[in-house]
Amino acid sequence: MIRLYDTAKQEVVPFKLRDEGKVSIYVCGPTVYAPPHIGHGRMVLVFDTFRSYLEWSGLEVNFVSNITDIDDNIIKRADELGVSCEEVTATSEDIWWQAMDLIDVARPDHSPHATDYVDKMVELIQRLIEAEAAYVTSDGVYLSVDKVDGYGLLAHQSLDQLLEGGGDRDIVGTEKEFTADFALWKFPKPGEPSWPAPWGEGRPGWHTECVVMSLDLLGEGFDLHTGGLDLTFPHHENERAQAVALGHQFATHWMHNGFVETDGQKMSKSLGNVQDLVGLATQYDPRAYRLLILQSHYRSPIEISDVSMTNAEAALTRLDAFARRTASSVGQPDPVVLDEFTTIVDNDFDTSGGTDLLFRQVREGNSALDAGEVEAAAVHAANVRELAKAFRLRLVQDQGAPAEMQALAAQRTEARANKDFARADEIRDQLAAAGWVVEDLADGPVLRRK
RNA sequence: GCGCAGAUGCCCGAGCGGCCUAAGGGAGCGGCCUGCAAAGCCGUGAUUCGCGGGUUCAAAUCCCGCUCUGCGCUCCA
Repeated sequence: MIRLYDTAKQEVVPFKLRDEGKVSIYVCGPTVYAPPHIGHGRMVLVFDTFRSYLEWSGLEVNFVSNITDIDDNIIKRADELGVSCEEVTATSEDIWWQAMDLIDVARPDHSPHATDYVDKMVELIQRLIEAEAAYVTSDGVYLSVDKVDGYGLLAHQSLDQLLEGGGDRDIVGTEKEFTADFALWKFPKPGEPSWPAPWGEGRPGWHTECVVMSLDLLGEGFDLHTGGLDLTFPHHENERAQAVALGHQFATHWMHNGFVETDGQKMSKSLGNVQDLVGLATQYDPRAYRLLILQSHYRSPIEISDVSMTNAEAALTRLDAFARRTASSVGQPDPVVLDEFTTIVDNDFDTSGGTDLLFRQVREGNSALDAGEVEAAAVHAANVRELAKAFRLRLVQDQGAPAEMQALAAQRTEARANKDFARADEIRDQLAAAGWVVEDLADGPVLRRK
């Protein structure tokens, strides 16, 4: 029985599913106007590993994550670059998927584009107007939040508290009936993209996109709505507000991942410490970020630095070394260990506890091998493979050393057999200079990258 | 100002009333293995969990206050 922390309830509760054996998940995807940063990276990795775990547990997962391809930021970016919005979104989306491939994030079952859903958004807004939950002003259409039952469910603040606010926001939409009302539809300035609508051409507001796409693809009362912690309010609150205003049931559970920090500081554009995801995944083993995320809890803040990434890479080396050492072993995982794993991870997706168990299996497997207990080692090896698979963490056995390096390694083995250690060490230095380390395993040498 | 998180060894990071003299990973140190290494194994490392009070037979874990950090308060993963 999986239990998850629910942002709305503020406690860990059983993960109740609408349909037995099936999970419907909506993850708020990127607005495609800039390359993904490491914060996006954490978000997608958290939910990719979660999805993988659910599937591994035998559940059928319907995983939807949108692409927001119409938004103020896109318009602004297109203006800055002097190109069309389409050009900005096409290029950015391309980079997005490349980055996903690089960090080995599985494609969603559906990745709807906001621009493909404008008709349905117009319909929703029309119904909101008819229900008198929304109204038209000279610059757009707004939702009356005070007509929504339980507004503030996710913010955990009353409307009054929200309004007092301390931020440096501008209060736009001076014709708003109530300060907290938010835009469903924005009338365009000259040159801005727009779609026809009964109350005037324009473009949808961000919050309307996600509510329409999630309900359309997953249906009422879908299981889980997720995203980064900062989307809790206003984005998710406002999505829910629209659904509830029309009497729809929205997501049953809310799950949000914690933030990424560098040097104990928020990553932000103004501080100039925004780190590019592709850059990070290129500079380090792309799997290192996944492992680092698995070793911490998804709701905790994590520190991304050269130290933490290098640390994760070293841990990965250990896992790979074990995979290499047990490459030829054949065995079945121990059901007791798998049970233990499930019990741990089912508890609010405790991946840290799960990786803990994984590493303990590695150590026990290595010990068994050292003691010559081949069968016991094979079980541990199978456990390790299974646990890594649950988190979609790929272990690398063969790093594909080029033929000439392999030949050198073979020569070294020969030299050692002849007790020509000077020659053997010379070859080892040669390999090292070329970036390869030799590991002398039971059935011969294996090369790995330094 | 209001709300929500967090502060744990040299570093990262679990634990959330008794099994904690606090997991796991990394780094260090000592040993075993090895021709020497690499890989691996064993040992070592916080008597202590931001600070100050309190509750309890028992607190890193609960309560109150304080300090610091992050997030939100209508752009944000």
